[in-house]
Amino acid sequence: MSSPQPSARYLQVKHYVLDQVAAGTLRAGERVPSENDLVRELRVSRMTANRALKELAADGVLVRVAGVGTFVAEPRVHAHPLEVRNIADEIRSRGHEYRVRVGALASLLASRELAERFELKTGAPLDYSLLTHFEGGLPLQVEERYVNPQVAPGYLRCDFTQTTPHEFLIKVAPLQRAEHTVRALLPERRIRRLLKLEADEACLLIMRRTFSRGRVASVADLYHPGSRYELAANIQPR
Amino acid sequence: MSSPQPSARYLQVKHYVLDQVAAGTLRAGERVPSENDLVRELRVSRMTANRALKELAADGVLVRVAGVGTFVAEPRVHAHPLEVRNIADEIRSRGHEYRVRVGALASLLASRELAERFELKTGAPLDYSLLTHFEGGLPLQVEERYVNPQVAPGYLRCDFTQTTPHEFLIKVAPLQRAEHTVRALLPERRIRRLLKLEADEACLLIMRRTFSRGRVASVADLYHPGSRYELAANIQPR
DNA sequence: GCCTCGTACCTGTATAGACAAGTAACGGCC
DNA sequence: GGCCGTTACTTGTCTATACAGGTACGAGGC
Repeated sequence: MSSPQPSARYLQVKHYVLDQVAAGTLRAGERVPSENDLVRELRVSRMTANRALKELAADGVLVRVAGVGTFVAEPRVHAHPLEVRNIADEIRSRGHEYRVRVGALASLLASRELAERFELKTGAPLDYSLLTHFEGGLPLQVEERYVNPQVAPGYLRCDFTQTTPHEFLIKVAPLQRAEHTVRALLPERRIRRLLKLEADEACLLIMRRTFSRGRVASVADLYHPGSRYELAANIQPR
Repeated sequence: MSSPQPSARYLQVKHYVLDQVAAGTLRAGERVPSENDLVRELRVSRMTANRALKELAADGVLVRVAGVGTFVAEPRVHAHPLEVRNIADEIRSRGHEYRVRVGALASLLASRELAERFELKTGAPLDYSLLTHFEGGLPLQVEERYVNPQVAPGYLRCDFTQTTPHEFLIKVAPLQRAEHTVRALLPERRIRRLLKLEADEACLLIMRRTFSRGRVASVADLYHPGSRYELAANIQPR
């Protein structure tokens, strides 16, 4: 973990295979030496060869089929993950001052559209919050959130100047799953004013649903000024 | 892999730990039973306990420190990956017809801005392509791409009706790294017309840089209609 | 009080050996 | 020809054992 053991022979095995893939000796779809081949060729135990191949398979470099063999994976540079981070962490990690303004707190009854997103019946009670997150004086995110009080009770009693809604939720309701969607749009006037946007400025919307105990715990719409916010990621395939 | 062996005792170990985390018996930061504890409690070999804990650590549920112990990770629901996929695959996987129109192919000299993105000198030669990708008749992506011919030669001779630029590049130049940025904006008129957008329709822009042999191989701006395109991801923490 | 050393414990890694289960190919039987 | 079982090979998993290197902590010396 922190300090790799001197030998690390499974790394030798990984490199042995990776080098052949990189050099083109082994091409996509072709069969990789079996664990027993590697035992003979590199004088390692089978468990070590197994670990090396298993890790390469987990990384997506190889594909293993029980009873058949191990193969070079088709190059899938297709799926590139982008990270959606906690806004307070993100601002602070840039060394800027973070501030939040509570715009509204309320409990309300689900409209048809909200009920659909929550997979509940229309009219079900929901908690509601509207927060604006500031980076050094400028609004960077408007967070409009709805919470199912049946799943995460006590939401409205939370002090949002101390705890972000997201932090509160993962404390109260064990998070099972999250669902994200990213869109670009011209925001309605209400959002535009909260984000201090020009009339012709686009807005990056991240819609997040979190699930707890099989039910939708919360639905959040995160609006960001298109001119000041972007999602970024660096990916190293392999 | 495809069919788990009947026993799968390392799964018992994983569940043994996960259940305690889910139940709150083990909280964030607390120490989980050591490998030797699990050997005694569950009557498995240490290698099996090791595998279980190692996998949970790889999933981000636990944190392991050599010589100290294994601990429940702080709930980091902060980093949520979103996937950027190959547009042709994406359209076909939805069962729709994919079509591409080549708008322009050219070689040109780098402007100051382009040179910056390529980390080259102004005036360096670049290959250029402008493609529009259609999903069943409607434009879904305008792909404006610049390629460094020094890194990936022969780009302009590629038949883009058969191969996407991305596919060509990973064939010609081994991909080392990719860098993505997502923005929302109101597009200039040229892009708006290619995407058949209304004047007040926002646009989701994915900027991608790919690196090969330590140099920028290609820079791509992928424009999508805000009304018809979104990025999505489902994440299961644990 | 402070430093040092020894000890106990923890994880990281490697090995050899074993059985289970899936797959493919070959050969024999009908 | 078509079907079926044997056989060889593959990965998946488990066990027992071993050594290395890191950390924490207490005992003892200064």
